[in-house]
Amino acid sequence: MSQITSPAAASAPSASPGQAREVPGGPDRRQRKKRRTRDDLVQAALALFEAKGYDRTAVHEITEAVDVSERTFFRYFASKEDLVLSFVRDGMTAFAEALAARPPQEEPLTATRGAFQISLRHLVGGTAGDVPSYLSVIRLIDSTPTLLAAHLRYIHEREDEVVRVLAQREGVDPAIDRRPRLLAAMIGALVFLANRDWQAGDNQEPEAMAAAFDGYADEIASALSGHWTAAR
Amino acid sequence: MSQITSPAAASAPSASPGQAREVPGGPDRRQRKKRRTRDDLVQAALALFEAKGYDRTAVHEITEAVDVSERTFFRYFASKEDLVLSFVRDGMTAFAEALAARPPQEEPLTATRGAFQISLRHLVGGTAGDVPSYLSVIRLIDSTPTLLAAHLRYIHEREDEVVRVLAQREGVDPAIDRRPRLLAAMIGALVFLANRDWQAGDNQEPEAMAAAFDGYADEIASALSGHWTAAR
DNA sequence: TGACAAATGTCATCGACTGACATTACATTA
DNA sequence: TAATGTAATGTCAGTCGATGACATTTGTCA
Repeated sequence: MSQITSPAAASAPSASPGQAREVPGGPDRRQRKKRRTRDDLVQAALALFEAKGYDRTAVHEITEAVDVSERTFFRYFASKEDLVLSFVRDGMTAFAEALAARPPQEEPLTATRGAFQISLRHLVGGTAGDVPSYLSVIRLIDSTPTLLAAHLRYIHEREDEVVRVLAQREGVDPAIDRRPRLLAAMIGALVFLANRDWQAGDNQEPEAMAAAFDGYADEIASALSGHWTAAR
Repeated sequence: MSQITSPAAASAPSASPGQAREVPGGPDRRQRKKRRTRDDLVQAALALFEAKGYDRTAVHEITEAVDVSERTFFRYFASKEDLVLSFVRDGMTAFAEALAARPPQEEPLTATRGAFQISLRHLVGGTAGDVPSYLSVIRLIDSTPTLLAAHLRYIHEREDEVVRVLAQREGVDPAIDRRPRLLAAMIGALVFLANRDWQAGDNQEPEAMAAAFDGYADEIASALSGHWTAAR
């Protein structure tokens, strides 16, 4: 196996040349099988987590449901947490890329907001992601301290990427200018808050999360200066 | 034992009435012993973490150094992480209290900055805390992914407290007004950044962290609006 | 001193993970 | 088609963190 942790490892089965007798795929059954067991593991895991809770579900229960050895699980995922976090990774990557691709004349915060909207669309058309399952994963993470910690750490790990992109966009040196780090940290907080609101609210559409994010972004200024007795 | 996880559990030994023959303490030798083993565990643990790294140090190594059973360790600390986080707890509590005690006419951000300064002083005169050991703990946390995750989660756990205090100070309802949550999240980010800068820098004085915090707080506005090509 | 309770020790067990090595399944090439 | 190399999986043993149950020690106080 090339590398643990890759969410979209398998490529689409390519049509084989010559006398193509078997439609479902070429001679690389390996890829298909790998893909298959990985998907099965994720499926089984989510179902069990949903039913019994994350930490009341043992890895061997997952692997028994799929009928592979426990060892195999850890060949696909670095840890139990890792399986869950794999859902989040795509979104983060999409955000970082979208941010880098944002027109340079946009101000940092503007670019950030735009990038976030884009990355949300990725959520819909994404590789493995239907929205409701992503939502349920977010809920799972948010309600499981272990996963919450892992998620926060992951966000933090990725922050440096954002710092670099922001600094580069604005042509400043992140080693001496604090603003990139500051904004990146705040973005992390915003994303987190938006996720929470979305997950706790009624509207399951991704647009609802976009709205939550924008709502927070709008209120930053008002939250940071003066007293709050005014608006709602 | 009353409860796991209490950082400053033991009370100062009270002078016993009657013929006080033994100066070092009254008849509550239990308290003293408890206090003693707890301190020993912390000491041994930090020394070993320092020497070998956090996750290359097994709990039984710590307990062997202190000569207690491994089980005892988990009667004092909920987990290995918990021992390390106990250092952070005091500071968080001090901050929350300082924030609540801040004069009501202060604006949220102003009060926050003031409370942070106060909580830093607690660090110096605090129950068990000399500055250099606190510093080394922060460094340890920052360089150990496991601990980093735990720390982030802990900060996040405590955020609700801050939200309540902020909301109450300003007389708004945190359930409908996003600003308390938003500011609390940003404070968390600021504290984290300040800790990092302090820990990475040369100046070991707590004032250096205060300066870092203020530096970030000052730049918030500038980081959130316009392009950055201007100041350093 | 005796009795009660707190602190500790001991033992068994679970669950996450890892390394080493054997086995199976696929792919490729002669 | 058979031989062969390699990727994927299985098996096994072991470490480490953590927890429950129960026995034992050790202060405390009447």
